[in-house]
Amino acid sequence: VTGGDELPRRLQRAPTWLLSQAHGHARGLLAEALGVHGARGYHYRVLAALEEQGPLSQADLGRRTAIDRSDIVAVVNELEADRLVRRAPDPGDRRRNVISLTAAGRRRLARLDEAVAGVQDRLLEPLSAGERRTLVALLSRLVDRR
Amino acid sequence: VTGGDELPRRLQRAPTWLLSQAHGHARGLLAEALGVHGARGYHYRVLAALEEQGPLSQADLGRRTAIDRSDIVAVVNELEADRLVRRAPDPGDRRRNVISLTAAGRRRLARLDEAVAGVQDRLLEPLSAGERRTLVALLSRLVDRR
DNA sequence: CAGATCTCAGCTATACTGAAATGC
DNA sequence: CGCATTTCAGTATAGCTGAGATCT
Repeated sequence: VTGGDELPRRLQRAPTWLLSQAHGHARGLLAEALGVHGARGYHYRVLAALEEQGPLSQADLGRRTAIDRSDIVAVVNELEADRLVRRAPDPGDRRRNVISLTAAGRRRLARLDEAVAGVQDRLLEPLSAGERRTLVALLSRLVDRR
Repeated sequence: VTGGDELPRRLQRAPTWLLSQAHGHARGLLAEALGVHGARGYHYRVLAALEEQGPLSQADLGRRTAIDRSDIVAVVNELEADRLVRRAPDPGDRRRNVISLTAAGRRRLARLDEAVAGVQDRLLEPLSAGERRTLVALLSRLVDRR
């Protein structure tokens, strides 16, 4: 037996494998599309949460974006270095920082939104509109554990 | 605004996000189930490929399992240390190692197969049998890019 | 010679843990 | 006091790159 590159049969249709492959593809598209603007997934999630919710503490940001408290620190450092967010002490609770979007952050987010929308289209390109809705509905059920 | 932990609306139904969440859940279940037997996903993939294809070179193993050539080295080291595979020089091509399953490797694989099957069931538990087939079919189309 | 193989060192993104310092 | 917040240092998995030595 010299080679070939077929996967073990056990894996071919295993849901865990399919999810891992589909996610890998999606992650690649996303990294490429966000990378054009110097961003990663964490940056997009934080900017989006700030636009939708207004200024938030780092702990709240973490809860809203499902990013760990310790990773939020690094992401906010990077966004602040690029002047996309501001970090200010909370006068009402001196343990907290209040993170808020700058005008530049809002503009960056608008461009990232377009990039992310393009990724969804390219990812779902093999499916019809109805199939896309079905997939989203089934995945939502899995994620919500109902 | 004090807190809450809802995701930004943009993300809630985005296919890339749902795939990432579903994959994260699947990966957690898999790591837990394989961890009971001291294994990770890479170990399972390599053992399964060897059982289905027979002895393979490390390069062929990598192609069959979609694992990088450099990661195969470490995985085979670990499996060999546990006496689950054997690594022997290929007499017909001295660049290659021939990796083959041991009896212990076969027994370990049987237990990992059970663990992995249990994970699929728990993962898909919120869906009916028909919905599971639909999900697998749609994900297969995404992965095969048709 | 070009090309394949194995190995090593190192890197990225995502996600998580533990602990310390500070403040409520 | 217990608890929350920020920060830092470290871990783990999956996946990848580049380079060197060896061999076809």
